[in-house]
Amino acid sequence: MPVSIKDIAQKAGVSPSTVSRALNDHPRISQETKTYIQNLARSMGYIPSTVARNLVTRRTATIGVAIADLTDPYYGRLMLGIDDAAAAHNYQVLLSCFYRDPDRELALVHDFHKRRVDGIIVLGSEAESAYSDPDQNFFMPIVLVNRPGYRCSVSVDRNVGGQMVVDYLVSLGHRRIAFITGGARQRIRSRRLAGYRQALARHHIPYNPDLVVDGDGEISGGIRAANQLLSLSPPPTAVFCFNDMTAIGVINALRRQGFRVPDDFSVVGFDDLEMTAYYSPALTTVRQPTHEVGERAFDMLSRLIRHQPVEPEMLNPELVIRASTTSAAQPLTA
Amino acid sequence: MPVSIKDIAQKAGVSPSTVSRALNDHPRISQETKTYIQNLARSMGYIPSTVARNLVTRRTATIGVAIADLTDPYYGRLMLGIDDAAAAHNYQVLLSCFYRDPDRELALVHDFHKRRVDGIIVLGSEAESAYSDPDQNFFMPIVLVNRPGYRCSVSVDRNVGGQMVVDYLVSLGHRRIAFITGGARQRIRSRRLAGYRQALARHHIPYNPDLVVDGDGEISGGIRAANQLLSLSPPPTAVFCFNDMTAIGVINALRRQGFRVPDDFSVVGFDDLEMTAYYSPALTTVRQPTHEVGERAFDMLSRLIRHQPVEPEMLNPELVIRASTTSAAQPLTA
DNA sequence: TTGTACGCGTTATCAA
DNA sequence: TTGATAACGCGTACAA
Repeated sequence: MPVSIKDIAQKAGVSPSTVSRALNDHPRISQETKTYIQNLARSMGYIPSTVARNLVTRRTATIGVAIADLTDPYYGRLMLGIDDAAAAHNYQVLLSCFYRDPDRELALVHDFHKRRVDGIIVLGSEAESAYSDPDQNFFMPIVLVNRPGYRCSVSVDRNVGGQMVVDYLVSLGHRRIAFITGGARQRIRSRRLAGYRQALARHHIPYNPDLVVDGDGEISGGIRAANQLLSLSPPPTAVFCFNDMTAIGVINALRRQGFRVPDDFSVVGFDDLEMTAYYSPALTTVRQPTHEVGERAFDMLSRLIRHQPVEPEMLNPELVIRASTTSAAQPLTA
Repeated sequence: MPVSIKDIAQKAGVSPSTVSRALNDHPRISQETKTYIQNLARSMGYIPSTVARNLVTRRTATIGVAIADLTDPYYGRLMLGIDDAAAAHNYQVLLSCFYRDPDRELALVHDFHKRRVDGIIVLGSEAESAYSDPDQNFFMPIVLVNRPGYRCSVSVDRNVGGQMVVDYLVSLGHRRIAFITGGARQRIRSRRLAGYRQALARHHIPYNPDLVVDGDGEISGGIRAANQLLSLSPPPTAVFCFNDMTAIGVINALRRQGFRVPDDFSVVGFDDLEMTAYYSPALTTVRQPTHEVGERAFDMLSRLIRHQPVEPEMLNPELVIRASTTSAAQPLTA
């Protein structure tokens, strides 16, 4: 049973409110009693109860962050940005993971509501549409990351990222460029895929649905997808992957079949995970300003909490050319 | 302003306690009013306040997890185990990261206290000794992961892991085996290092301090350490790394100097990150029962919360032999 | 089966 | 500068 403000008051022979004032550096209190109470509190091992405090102040100085996947380092880096910004504003962060499951995501957001956090950030939402649904009774600010359709969102322009990749591969002479998605569910809303298609159109390369196959954002999905692409005749000469993990799966599958990267196939990832720069071959990929996205997401949420107006934000990615891509081989029929 | 139990009571023409009972499936209440109230609550968009509830029940059904580094996938996998077990017991998890900083770690644990969580798990503690210090006023159960010196801990036996690695390398004919630590701070308490030394002694190989250099648990540290080892004459023939990230840095540094792995140097990691199985060469490493460690940590905490006795637990790691290790080259003087 | 009254630990308002 | 008193939203013993 922790010691409370009353215990201290009793021992000090003052009223609980005096103790409260002393502990909160209240202006109207004598320096003498203030330091006395503070020392007494420390010696008694007093630890204030945020739960009681939150009840009466009606705010928690806490934001909830719902994260799609904890094992993906990409989200870890996003968290860093959020956490830095939050710490700078004296906010605490409540982190939970919903394992890419939309039901668990909404359950989590609901739990944040019950906890009365001051606001919520969702990373990698699988239930985007729910946040615009008035029936859901979301009565607190919510910012989504990388869901540009939502009005309070901070995103990286993956459409542009997709275009950059295709432009680059085309400039290397590739025309049969495959795309591996992050899963059947993502496929519909995929900005990367949209960018891929737009760039193809710009280069007058017809869109071939056979070249678009589903992965799952993980290594295993990349392996499956690569094998599927290899069964095509003719197979692609370049593969644009949903993310770096997928790309690693792809490269492994290709190698296992005796192919070389980039000699036989060019492979491009997305995210620029630290590790993939040290992969062999070092991965050509798309870097996102991950830390900045996190910071901006917090800043937007902070404005929302203070009832200030916000607008959706969109940051630009950057192509990082390394060793997993090279010029397309001359066609045999040439 | 969220709707409260009183609002519902007023609208329903009953007392607040009746509403409370209806919402909590209390036994003594008529089925009729119960469903009536429940529907009314839903239609009014009622979201119970856990903060108020926690205040009166004096428990939060929440555990705090302090994690050393969010970008390290190893900790992500530990979290999975904890989260699974916690969910199965209807506990919520509060996650926060202390960035390997002991001060931030203790600040975080202190904050958990203020939040009145029911218990705490620390992953990768940097302030182990504080938890045995009576002055710190830790009045709630705390479980440490991988800190076998603490009485409430769940650990993988890294000493045995270190011995397994050395035994294996010696069996391949290596005798100049380097060890790269996870940082100067870790070095003192490193179980891996202790195991490394014990195994060397068993094989009558004298301990050479020059062969033990500091990394930082990240890729960059591995690169620095490898360069340091290359400056030795003669250099080692095998390198045992604190973790897989370090090993990747080492392999890259060696390659950059024109060496081949495993032909010129054998390299062993630790952790068995998913990605390193797909690295080139596939990494020989030590697998830990990560998910089980997480589950057991929660179970131990759960017993602690219920005032049941606990004992420190120690799980065994497993050597995973892949392609980054091979027989030692014959000495030139042979 | 339901209502009344109180308490959880804290802050805020008003008097003194 | 300090002390009563009320309130935050909810659970519960007791009474009705």
